[in-house]
Amino acid sequence: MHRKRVTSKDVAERVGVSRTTVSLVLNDVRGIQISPETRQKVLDAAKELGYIPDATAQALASRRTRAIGLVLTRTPHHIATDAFLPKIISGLLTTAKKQNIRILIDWVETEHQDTAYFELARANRIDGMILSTPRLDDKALRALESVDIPTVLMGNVTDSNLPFVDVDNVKAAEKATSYLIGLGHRNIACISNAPPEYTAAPERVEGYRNALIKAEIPVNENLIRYADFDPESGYQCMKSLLQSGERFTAVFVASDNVAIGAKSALREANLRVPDDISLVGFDDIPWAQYSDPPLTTVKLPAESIAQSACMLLLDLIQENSGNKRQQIILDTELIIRKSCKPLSI
Amino acid sequence: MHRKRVTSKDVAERVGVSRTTVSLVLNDVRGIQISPETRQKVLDAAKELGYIPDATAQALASRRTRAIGLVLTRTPHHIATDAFLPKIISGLLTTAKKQNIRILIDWVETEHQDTAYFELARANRIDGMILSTPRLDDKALRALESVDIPTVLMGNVTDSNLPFVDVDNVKAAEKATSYLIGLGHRNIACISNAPPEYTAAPERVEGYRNALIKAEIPVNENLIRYADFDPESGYQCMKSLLQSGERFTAVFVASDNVAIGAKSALREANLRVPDDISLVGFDDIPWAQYSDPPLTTVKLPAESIAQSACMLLLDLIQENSGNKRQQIILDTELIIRKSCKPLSI
DNA sequence: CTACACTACTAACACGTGTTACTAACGCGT
DNA sequence: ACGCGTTAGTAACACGTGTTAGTAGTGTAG
Repeated sequence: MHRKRVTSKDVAERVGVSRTTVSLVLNDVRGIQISPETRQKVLDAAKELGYIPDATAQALASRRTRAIGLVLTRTPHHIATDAFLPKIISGLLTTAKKQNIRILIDWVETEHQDTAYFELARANRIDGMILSTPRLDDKALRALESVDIPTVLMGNVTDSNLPFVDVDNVKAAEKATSYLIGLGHRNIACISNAPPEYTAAPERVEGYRNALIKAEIPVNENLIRYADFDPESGYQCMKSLLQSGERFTAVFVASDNVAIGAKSALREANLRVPDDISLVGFDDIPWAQYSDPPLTTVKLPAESIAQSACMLLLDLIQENSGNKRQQIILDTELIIRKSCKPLSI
Repeated sequence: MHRKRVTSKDVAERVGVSRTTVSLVLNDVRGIQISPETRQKVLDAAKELGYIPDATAQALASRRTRAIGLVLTRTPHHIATDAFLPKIISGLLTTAKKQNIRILIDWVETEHQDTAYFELARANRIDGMILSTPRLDDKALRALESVDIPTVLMGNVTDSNLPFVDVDNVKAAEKATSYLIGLGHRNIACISNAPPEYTAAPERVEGYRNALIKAEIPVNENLIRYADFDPESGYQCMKSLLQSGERFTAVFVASDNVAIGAKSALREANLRVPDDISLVGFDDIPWAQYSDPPLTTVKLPAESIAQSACMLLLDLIQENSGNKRQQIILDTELIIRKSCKPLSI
């Protein structure tokens, strides 16, 4: 019992004009002459009939889908446990909706990177894409740059000219570590957010190093661990630190999500935060302020990141703005809560 | 420097057959006769030229977009703080990808419900949609049922015949509350996950009531609160309970996300979990097991929910399976961790 | 009266695919 | 030689829109 679809032809017949006129009016094409009366009649008829243009036909004719892709380059498990994702999606949705753009979400497995990235775009499913925390091998990276698909990275990639939105990870990590140093800590461990292949991870470790060096504290490589996004990996890293026999009174964990697991390992070892160990996180996920104790952390402006990435991408799509190298670095902020304590000797 | 798009016409010319043949081969249309040699030649040429069919053209011609919508009916803020969303998305992505289906994500504001739901589908952007934790007023509900857009609800709605996937909220809540009773608690408070308009909320409260009644414990209405999805609301509810002057030794919180906030209110009041207050949650978000203490909670099978919803929707789309009333109820499981303690008199 | 600009439209093609109705060629039994 | 079924494929239309080139009709200056 399908109700017949209302097409622009129906609207045209109702008013007694051509389909072209209907299209011109509804798309508000500039520099074209349509009498005000006709224009109004078309608008009325369209509303009356409940005309909704067919998006696929529009896309086919105009070469614009009005959809962008959010492409996640992680395993399903990492997506499921990504505490940051809801914020990104929320920011993206609100920004895109204002421009009447839809969001298609997809994920690619690391093995199929080289081809998978393009299928969406080459099939004209989307006008452009946002890659979230990308990890790109050289092949995929070069392929991505050579094909002209508007692409914006969330988080940057070394040796890439692609436009991106990111924060200054080095500086942010340095700030967090310096805060711990300022409290008197000298034996400070570091658990990074992800494996070193993900650009942000080594950057944050570098910031940690810089802070130590500036304070003339020797860097102890045995106090550095690389986690793998989720709490479980944080738990493992902290356990490994505890078992190493190295001494430390504070830890900079470059991801709140990882810090959650790290803290649970501390608890298992009967170490209290902040009394025995001070903890600084990174990201400021919604649950950071409610953890026990509330987690001192570096706030990543998730909404701004998503919004900027979206706007940047839309610019790219609309203007095809040549070789104007576009990269946006956003500010971070150290949010001081209660997971750190001055070192008492 | 646009590389010219490779169309099926190019493939056809390369092989020296008609475009129809190419289409028949690539879509593997059954009951049609194509010689094995030609078939192979077409496949080879398509691969060689890197032919990727244009999704918009396919959609226009076939009336199938091969995309489904995940529609969130909440405010951006609630999306940003939804700890359950990543799991849903992850489950949906993996299930849909197997069928080569894409996922379009959108959200509707409550005010524009009646029309907004259909824009996506009426514009042929998607073949069907999944509504997540819907709250529907009568108007939107009836409109939704009358228009033939394949729709599956995640979480059910009273007085609706729409297919849905859900858990038995009443039974699950009863199980959780009974567990507390079994530990000797008699003064048990309840903080529900959401305002009563969202069906799951009153259902979970009902389960809580049932458990008390079965144990012949009088229900104290002053011990019941309705939160609003996020930790902040849980914090406020718990504060309200504490200030009410009512006595309680345990709380059933019908959402882990809300429980996070509730626990932080307890901490502020210098009450320890589980020594002073026992706590049971609901959902088993990834962070529940890492909280301090690890949270006893009712596990919602997120992946299964997403998967079932996806499969159900795809069935609906493909077969248009008449008025076969389809609803799936999945099992929950009480995960006992360390946030509860027997009541010591 | 003619040339020309301007207004208010429309006819016709393009986008790239799916699909139905049709055909040419061929083998085979009589 | 003829009829007929089968094989292997094609021509042509449909999907619903955007867009360019063009065209009647009207006013207006020379």
